[in-house]
Amino acid sequence: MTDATIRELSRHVGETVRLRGWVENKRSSGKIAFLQIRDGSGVVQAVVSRAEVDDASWEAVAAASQESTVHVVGAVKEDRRAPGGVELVTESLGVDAVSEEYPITPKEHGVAFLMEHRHLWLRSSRQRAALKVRSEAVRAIRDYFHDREFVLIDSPILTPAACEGTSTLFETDYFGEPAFLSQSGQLYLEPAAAAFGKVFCFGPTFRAEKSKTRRHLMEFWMVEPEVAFLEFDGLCELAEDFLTRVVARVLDRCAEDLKVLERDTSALEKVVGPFPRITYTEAIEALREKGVDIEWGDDFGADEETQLASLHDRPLMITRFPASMKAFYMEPDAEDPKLALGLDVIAPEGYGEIIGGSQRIHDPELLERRIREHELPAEAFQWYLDIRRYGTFPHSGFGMGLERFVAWMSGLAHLRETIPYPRMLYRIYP
RNA sequence: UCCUCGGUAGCUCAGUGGUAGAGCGGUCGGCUGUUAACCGAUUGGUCGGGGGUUCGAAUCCCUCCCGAGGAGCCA
Repeated sequence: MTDATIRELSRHVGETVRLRGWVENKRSSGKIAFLQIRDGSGVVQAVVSRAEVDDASWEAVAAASQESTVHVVGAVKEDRRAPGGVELVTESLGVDAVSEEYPITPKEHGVAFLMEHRHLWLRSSRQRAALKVRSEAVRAIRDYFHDREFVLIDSPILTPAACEGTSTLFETDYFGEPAFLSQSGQLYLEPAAAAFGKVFCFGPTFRAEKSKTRRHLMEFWMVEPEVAFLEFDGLCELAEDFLTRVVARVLDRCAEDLKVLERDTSALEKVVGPFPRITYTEAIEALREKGVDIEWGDDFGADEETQLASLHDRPLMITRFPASMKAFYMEPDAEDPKLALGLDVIAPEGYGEIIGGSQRIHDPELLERRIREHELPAEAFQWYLDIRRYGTFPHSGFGMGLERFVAWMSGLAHLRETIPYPRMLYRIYP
């Protein structure tokens, strides 16, 4: 008896195989029954005819409630009517574990209910597809950097102080000292750039902001490359090349999942370079021409962001922001010191900012001054200043939020479906 | 934190001052090609909690709790 997975069933046509899995759904017409079996690799229909199985198997059909664990032995048969092209003509069937009444029925459910049952919701086809897109996106991102000789530098999750000091941090106790969950690996990555040249980190980050929107999670994953001797134009090129290739890879490897998600992939196929690039100042002008009430120096709201992005079918790169609205470590524009060499990449179709990056200040005195101006605790940043004291070098990097990227790829409106167990404002169960 | 909407059966919802309902699910029965199968029967309720108005409250008022959507902030 050959054990098989559903994904590879088409290679076993004509053979008798054994499957183990769960009953997704069941339909019965008295003397014939149809069981949709899921084994993790796919879903296949097992056909059970009363006349062709023994009594025990026929009783098992009756006992096999939704999500019961079963094993089926049957002949793999091509059938045009079956999704996937094959079905299993059952020879024998056994229930390994009867499922209690399963909460998630084939009908519609509300978000609150589904989130309460996230551990079970993961079994649903759309959730499986979205999380497979996530899995493949992670792989594509890692491959992208490894293929280009970036070194993975895991930044710490427990940190002694705010990296940027602006957002709220989750505080915890570190043997009597306050410690904080990291909200960015960047500051720890910059020193590593002097050791390895090209580095990246990819891990969870934590923001205690009380954000309650579809674009925010308290715990999310961020990939952050940092490159020595990379200046601002090079940073923009890196971001563009990175996005282009990772999008293409997901399109290539997740075709089935994107189909399940009903994603219009033609929109993603347009994601090729060069991306449109405008400066912050040009963006403000464009918005004002459209009648938006916004002044130079204002930050873009979600609406403005979407308006700007909707002018293009590719990711929009916005550059050179007023230094006052950006982080303390951003290198000033040599041509206009009021501006910072920052880069935001806005995804099309309203998915918002997916990348934020900048060239970093490498002059020790300027960096020290900025730390004072931002009223940051100088003691806490001595190690960060060391990078400028001991052989300073221009360098740049960016961060991309994995969940926003996956939401964009998958066409999902809400980040909560792009991560297995979302941590949201006032929701940490399950 | 603010604004808006919501909480009625296991789930999705209808019921807006006068006997708590439907569909799905569950259970029982029927059906040999079903595709959210179908058909019949049946099961199922502290109407989010507390207080108030009223002869009478799921319905009106107050309050608290919980959820959803959005804003701000950001990835």
